[in-house]
Amino acid sequence: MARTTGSHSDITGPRVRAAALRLFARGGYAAVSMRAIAAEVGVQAGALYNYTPDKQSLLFDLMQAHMTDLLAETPQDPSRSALQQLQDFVAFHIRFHADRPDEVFIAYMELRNLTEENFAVIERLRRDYEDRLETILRAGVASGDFSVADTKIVTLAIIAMLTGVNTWYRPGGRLSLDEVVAQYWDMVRKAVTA
Amino acid sequence: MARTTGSHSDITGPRVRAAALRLFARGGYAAVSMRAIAAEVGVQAGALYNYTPDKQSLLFDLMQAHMTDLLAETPQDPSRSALQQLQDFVAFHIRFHADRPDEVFIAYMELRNLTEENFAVIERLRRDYEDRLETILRAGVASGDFSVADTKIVTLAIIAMLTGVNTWYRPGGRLSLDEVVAQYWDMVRKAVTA
DNA sequence: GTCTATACACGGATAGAC
DNA sequence: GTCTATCCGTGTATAGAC
Repeated sequence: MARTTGSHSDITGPRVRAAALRLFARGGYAAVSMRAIAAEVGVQAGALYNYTPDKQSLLFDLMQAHMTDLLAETPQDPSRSALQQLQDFVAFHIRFHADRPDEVFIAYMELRNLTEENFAVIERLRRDYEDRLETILRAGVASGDFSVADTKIVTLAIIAMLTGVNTWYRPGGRLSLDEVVAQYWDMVRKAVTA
Repeated sequence: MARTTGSHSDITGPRVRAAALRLFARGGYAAVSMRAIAAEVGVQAGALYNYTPDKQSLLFDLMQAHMTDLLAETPQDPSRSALQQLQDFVAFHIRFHADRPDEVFIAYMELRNLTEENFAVIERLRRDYEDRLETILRAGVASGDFSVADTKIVTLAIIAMLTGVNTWYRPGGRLSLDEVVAQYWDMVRKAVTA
């Protein structure tokens, strides 16, 4: 009501980020120009700088938001058995990533295009996520449910395997997400139990 | 002897490719300029065009050579049991990829920077490699050695898991390559057997 | 085969009008 | 808040001298 005519910051801002997300995922950060992002939004290039100080911040904000969401939604319930927690983690990881293919693609492919400081922030969040899984594996080893020689390696192996789903899974494809989750859980369960 | 003075095509050519490999892996294809490649080699930018028609061919040649080597060296011995063949594949994949971190990084990260035609060639080679593994899994299922619901999914899961080694393995690190191979083989074996 | 010089397009970012 | 116009650096690729 008190809004100035022509003020669209609350609409245009999210649209800028959505356009950057789409284009970065499709063409890569370095290959996408600010002019291309502006065109996708339907404004001129100069207008973008009302919403981001520079192109780098656009990339960093997308990646940071993605990692923060990931950590916020990761299931954590120490009252459940290690096996149940691991199953929860596998199902969550696959579903969360399948829902956000663009964010996931950027989070893995554009790390090297972050400045040193921004990279350190994202890397820390990534390690925090890995630690969630390793904590589960350690609990399972302690309880005797899991037979795992090196929890760090198994952590990285499981995450790599699960994230790989994003390279081929498409909604409406041969397998439903439920079937995908079931098959990966079968592999993970067999790999970590005695 | 009959060589013209100043002719270094047999020396400079490989050096151009080596420089491109290094720089593409470090900074990304789109972010690396022909001037930067020339500087790494120690020539001027224009001289590069004696060795490659354009930047795109430089990328494509690197990726195609990598995939061709991969397929040429993949162990194939149908006389061995499915379990033995799978073990051979796991050990080969880890060692081959650990030896060529730059090539592997480019092969995975720069697919989208290939032209449509070049992408199709590389993609075909990648599928040929996947088929090698799936053939082993199918043989194991047929012989009753493996318990696998969907050989295609397991193929992709195993390759993703094994290739993930390259994101953290460094020579001289906490684990030797022998130990890495042993641990991954343990996981793969358990995941595919009953 | 390599050099210098250059054509020509496009990049990120900013200034100032509206 | 958005626009037009622009600064200035850098990009790929080529031309022609040596």
